[in-house]
Amino acid sequence: MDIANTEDWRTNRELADIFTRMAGCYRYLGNTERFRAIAYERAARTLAGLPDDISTYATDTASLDRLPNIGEGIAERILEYLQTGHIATWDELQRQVPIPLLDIMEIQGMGPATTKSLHEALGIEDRQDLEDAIRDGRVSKLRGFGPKRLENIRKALKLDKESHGRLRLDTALRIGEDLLRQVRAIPCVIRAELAGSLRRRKETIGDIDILVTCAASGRKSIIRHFTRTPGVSRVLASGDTKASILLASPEVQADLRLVEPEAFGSAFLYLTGSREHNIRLRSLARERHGKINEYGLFGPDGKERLAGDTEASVYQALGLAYIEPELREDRGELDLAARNRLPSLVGVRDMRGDMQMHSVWSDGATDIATLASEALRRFPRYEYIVITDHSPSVRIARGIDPKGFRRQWKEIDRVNADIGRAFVKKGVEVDILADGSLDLPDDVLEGFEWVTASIHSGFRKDNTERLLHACRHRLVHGIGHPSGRLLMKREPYAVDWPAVFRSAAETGTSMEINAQPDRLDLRDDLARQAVAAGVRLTVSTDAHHPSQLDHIHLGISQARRAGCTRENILNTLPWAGVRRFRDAKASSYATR
DNA sequence: GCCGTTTTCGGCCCGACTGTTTTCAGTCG
Repeated sequence: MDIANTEDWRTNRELADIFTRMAGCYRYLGNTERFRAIAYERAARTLAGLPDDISTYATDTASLDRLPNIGEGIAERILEYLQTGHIATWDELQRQVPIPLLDIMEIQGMGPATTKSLHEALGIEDRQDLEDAIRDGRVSKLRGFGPKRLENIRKALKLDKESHGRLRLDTALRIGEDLLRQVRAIPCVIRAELAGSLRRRKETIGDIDILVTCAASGRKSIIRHFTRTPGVSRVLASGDTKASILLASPEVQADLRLVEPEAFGSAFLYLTGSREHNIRLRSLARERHGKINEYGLFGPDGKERLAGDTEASVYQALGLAYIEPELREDRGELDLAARNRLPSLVGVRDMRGDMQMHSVWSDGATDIATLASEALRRFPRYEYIVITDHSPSVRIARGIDPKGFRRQWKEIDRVNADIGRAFVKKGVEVDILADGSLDLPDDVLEGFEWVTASIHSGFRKDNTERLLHACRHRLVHGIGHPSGRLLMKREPYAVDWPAVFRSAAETGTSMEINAQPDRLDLRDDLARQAVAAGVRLTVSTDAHHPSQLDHIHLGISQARRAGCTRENILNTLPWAGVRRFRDAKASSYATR
């Protein structure tokens, strides 16, 4: 195998990383370079989102130039990097700008200008220097650094050190919905909604945004109530139309924005983002001599208001179809909306079953009968659930041996007899061993109605070959949590995804979007690439407790962010459809 | 440095809040 291609497009990431840091340097160098900085940031985004290794585009400058946000200059630098392993401009920038200063610019309140003035006045080179200079009073002697500003920087430094700032989607949703309930109870609030990355259902959330409509006369009182919400540890900002608070445990920032009811749509759009999506929208308005801000879409005179009461009205006035929040990431959705080619996104109501969960037979918390009744109670539309307890080698999860599975099947038969139909399916999460083989023999695997194969060890190495082996196994129907990542805890292992997706599509093997909030694996961009490669996905909760059956909402959000339609997701089909998918693989192997 | 359904030059999203200063620059979302 091509070694250079086995590490999840290492070169794309390296280049994106360099360009991001180059952008940081240009920002630091000041206003004259700020558009160059933006250009490098955009190029970095393009590289990071590329479905294939950059070298496949990099035959010459012209073919690179065809990629969005990559022109002649950056194309030359990409080629230079591929050919020589370094970029002369980047080397030069590193001589001009102390790179640890980029770190300082990440701290809230510390922009390029502040960072530069501290570097020039006090020779501050890194975070430690900054802390020292604040402590021994050198900073406070400088013009422009009053006591309040100093205190803010001190607190920002502390916060940045303690928390790495982001919350998991499930945690942020819980806190956000709780806060939303309190905001809705404030007098004078007409309407309140969660916006921001929470509404876009990003896998991790930096802060909570709430949009409120009210009459102008109610603003002061609403802001006052909001900043006195129980659990507020600090008020970060508080003006006429917006306020920011810091909630304690877990520490997270929440922003409130007030607008009048007729501006709801444009404000919702603005506050939902993403930033990049908004910039595209505003550029589009500008191309047509208009202007978008929080208050509406305005005509050339800046006064005539063309739209803004609903989000749809703004999109429509710009000649775009309505774009679902999960798609607003500037990944080509505006283009699709302009051509009316947006996908019709899958929803939880489309789901006919859950493809992975665990019972007390291995590491689950409840018995099969309870899982079945809870699934039916929570999701009356479900026609099946698949019990996928662990195979023997996953000791930590009390994996079951073949004899145990035969006993388990009898229990499943009894539960189904009680329900009166074959609601519970006999599945397994079989372990993919180090050499790519499975830890149950074929004659046992043949007894299951659904076989998911997953990796539970060897997270540090390249696991491409193991996944390819599993895809090529005639009795494997799906790959579970394919990348092995744990959000904010464990990086995904290295995989040559194009090769694995190609193999999954060829062999008729599905790939999972695992809905556990710390997995969400495949992540959105990989799921998108899998679908583009012709892979069928499943969305499953991997529930270890009945309450976790509700995680299907998180999994579906991830699928929606990947642009998935119902057709892309296998378990939107009745079981007969799942069986056809499964049997198609078996029969293609029988004829080989 | 990138980009073009008025442009190959002249733009590059837009407004609120803070802190410090005395009319505004810097930062953020």
